[in-house]
Amino acid sequence: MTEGRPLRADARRNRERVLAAAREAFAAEGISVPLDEIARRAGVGPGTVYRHFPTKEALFHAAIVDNIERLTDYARELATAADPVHAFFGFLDHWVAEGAVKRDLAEAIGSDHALELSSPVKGMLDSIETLLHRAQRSGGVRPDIDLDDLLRALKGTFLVTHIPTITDAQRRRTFAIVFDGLRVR
Amino acid sequence: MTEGRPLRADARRNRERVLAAAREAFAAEGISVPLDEIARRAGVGPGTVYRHFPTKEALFHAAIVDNIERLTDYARELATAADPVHAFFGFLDHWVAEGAVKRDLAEAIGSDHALELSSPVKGMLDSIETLLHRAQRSGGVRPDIDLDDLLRALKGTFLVTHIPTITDAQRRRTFAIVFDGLRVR
Amino acid sequence: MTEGRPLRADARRNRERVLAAAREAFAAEGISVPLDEIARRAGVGPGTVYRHFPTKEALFHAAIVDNIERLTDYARELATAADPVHAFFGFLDHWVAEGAVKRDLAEAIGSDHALELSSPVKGMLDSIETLLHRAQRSGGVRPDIDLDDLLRALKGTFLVTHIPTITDAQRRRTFAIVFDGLRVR
Amino acid sequence: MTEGRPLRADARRNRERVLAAAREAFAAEGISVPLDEIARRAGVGPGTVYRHFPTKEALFHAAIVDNIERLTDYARELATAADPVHAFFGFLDHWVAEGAVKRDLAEAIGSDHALELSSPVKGMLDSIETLLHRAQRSGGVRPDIDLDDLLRALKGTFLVTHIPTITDAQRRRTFAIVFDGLRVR
DNA sequence: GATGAATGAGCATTCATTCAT
DNA sequence: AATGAATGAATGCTCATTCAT
Repeated sequence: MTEGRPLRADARRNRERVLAAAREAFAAEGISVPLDEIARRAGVGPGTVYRHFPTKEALFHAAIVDNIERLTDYARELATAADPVHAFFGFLDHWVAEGAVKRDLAEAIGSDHALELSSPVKGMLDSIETLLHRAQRSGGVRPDIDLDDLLRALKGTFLVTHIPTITDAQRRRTFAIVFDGLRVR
Repeated sequence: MTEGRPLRADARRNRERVLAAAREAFAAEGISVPLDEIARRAGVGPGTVYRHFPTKEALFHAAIVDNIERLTDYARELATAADPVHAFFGFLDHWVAEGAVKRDLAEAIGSDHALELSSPVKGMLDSIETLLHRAQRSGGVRPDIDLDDLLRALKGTFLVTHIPTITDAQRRRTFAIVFDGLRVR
Repeated sequence: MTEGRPLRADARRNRERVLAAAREAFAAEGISVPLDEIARRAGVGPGTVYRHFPTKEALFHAAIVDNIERLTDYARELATAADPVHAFFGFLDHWVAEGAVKRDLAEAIGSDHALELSSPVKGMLDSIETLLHRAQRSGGVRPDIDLDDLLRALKGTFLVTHIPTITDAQRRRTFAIVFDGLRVR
Repeated sequence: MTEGRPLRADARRNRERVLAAAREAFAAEGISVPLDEIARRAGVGPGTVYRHFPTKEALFHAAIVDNIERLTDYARELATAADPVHAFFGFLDHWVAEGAVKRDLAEAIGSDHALELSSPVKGMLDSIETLLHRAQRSGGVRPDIDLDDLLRALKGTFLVTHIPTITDAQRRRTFAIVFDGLRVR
């Protein structure tokens, strides 16, 4: 008992184990992983998963929210950078390099799910939009696209670059096509 | 038995009907369409589908290959066009506009399946590669990418642009990013 | 009523086995019997049940529709009887005696389910209403109640008289209270 | 165990809170209310419920018995009333109007459970039986029924009149059928 | 060859009950 | 004594695949 946390020690441990299993499973296979499989990997019963997360979608959300928040923080740091174009592409590079290029995040952004409207995702999208608009106003990014278009293009590239056999060079080249396509000509 | 018609013709007609139904269903809803639904649309029993295709995946591939052959024909026509860059982007426009922008093809290309190594696919890839190389040699398309990179980028864009709520303008803008990203700067 | 095209022999046999198992189970325990249990008793897989009946509620409906139709036939016969009061109570006696005093039928009538609106049930309710109205107009049945009130009172009595330990005399006395309560004083 | 020893003050308080929550919940929704929900409403953990009541059914019975005792008190008051028929129907009116017309009591009386044999229930049945017998002897209530018949008829009416959509007028009319059926003709 | 009936593992989710804290 | 976390068997329903007709 080192802390006076509201969650009991064993509960927190299980919650973390479930989240870890969910993160790994969702990152590798997307939201289609059976919840029972996640429970099994976490070494708990399915009921325990539901004790911590009311629906499978809520678990999915929780599994990626950390990643999203870290990305949002980074986007906010860059929002006041001197060079908006450099900041915009810096964020994209970060996103790709950071390891966030997972099936889970790809499936989360731009989907029709309620997830998109959740506060953390909304926060991330807002900060990305800021970066996009600044870069567009400075003339470095094509002005004919909006946030949705950007997310769609990125999501597609995330999806296709998340296969086990891909090399770093291939991933880099695939993103290069999209990134260059975002610049003004 | 009582007719003079050879059974072979019956079988082939059924095979074609199954393929047609599969093409339509997969194009509209992706690989998740129940096989029973395809059988129903084809006017045959599910057992008949299995007579011609050992698994659902095999049917999916067969449905794709058919599409691929038509694309290959078009690519071959363009392979000798006067303007290689115009031919290359003309093929892509065709692919996108013609109706090949379907969930099925998007789900098939660039996957890990044996599909890619099949003879028809090899044929299509060869002819697309020809178009790509000619366009690259003529200086209109970026030289740092290979066929795989091109397919990956297209596949991602196909995937994200095949949702029911998307508008034509959104689809056009999303592909514009990728197409412009393919050009030399 | 054409049921559609004739089922294959094995299919019809299984359909009957499922229906028989469903009738028995629903009659004894009401609609809460697990569908898998009915499948097990019928010696088939749950998928087979769903092949014949799209939902559990549809199976429930099918299981009691025979009973309902026989009751409706009887009610229609009595609709033109010389003595409306005798006809009305004759129908109720028949209902009770016939063996229709089962949990299933009790749960079916007067519930909020879509079942009530189904054609066979609607037919039965219509013919019962006819008997009720005629008996009321002839002065033998209390005029202050409508079909719903009648069904409610009957349903309650059905429910409480469907326990294994009840004797015929007890069942008769319980219904006597309700039946006498239906008469004008 | 030490049956006679009083519970600790906090234990008894918890027991009462659980009972109060159970009474309210069972009355509103019947025995299907999740035990966790009752614990939550009582402000205790589910484990605490199990400390006081070995099973959910035992809790249900305990909640009922409490109600029953209050009814018994009222029945005893009426046992010496001047007009036995008025007393009998006065008790029934009380039962119906007082709020005892709840799912819980309806589900409990006349069931096969050990509940009926418990001392408090025996007490209530005795006092109701007294009211019934006195009313029968005075000639106002039909002599051909016994206590069980009365309880069964009431239980059925309770069950069918405890649905959310029912109106007061409908409930009144349904009970009127049974009450009038109890009178001598 | 064709049919379509049957299979049964699998899915997300609930909840009475147990037990470690 | 109390807590509340964990359990896991169930539930209604789907669908790729097999197999009797």
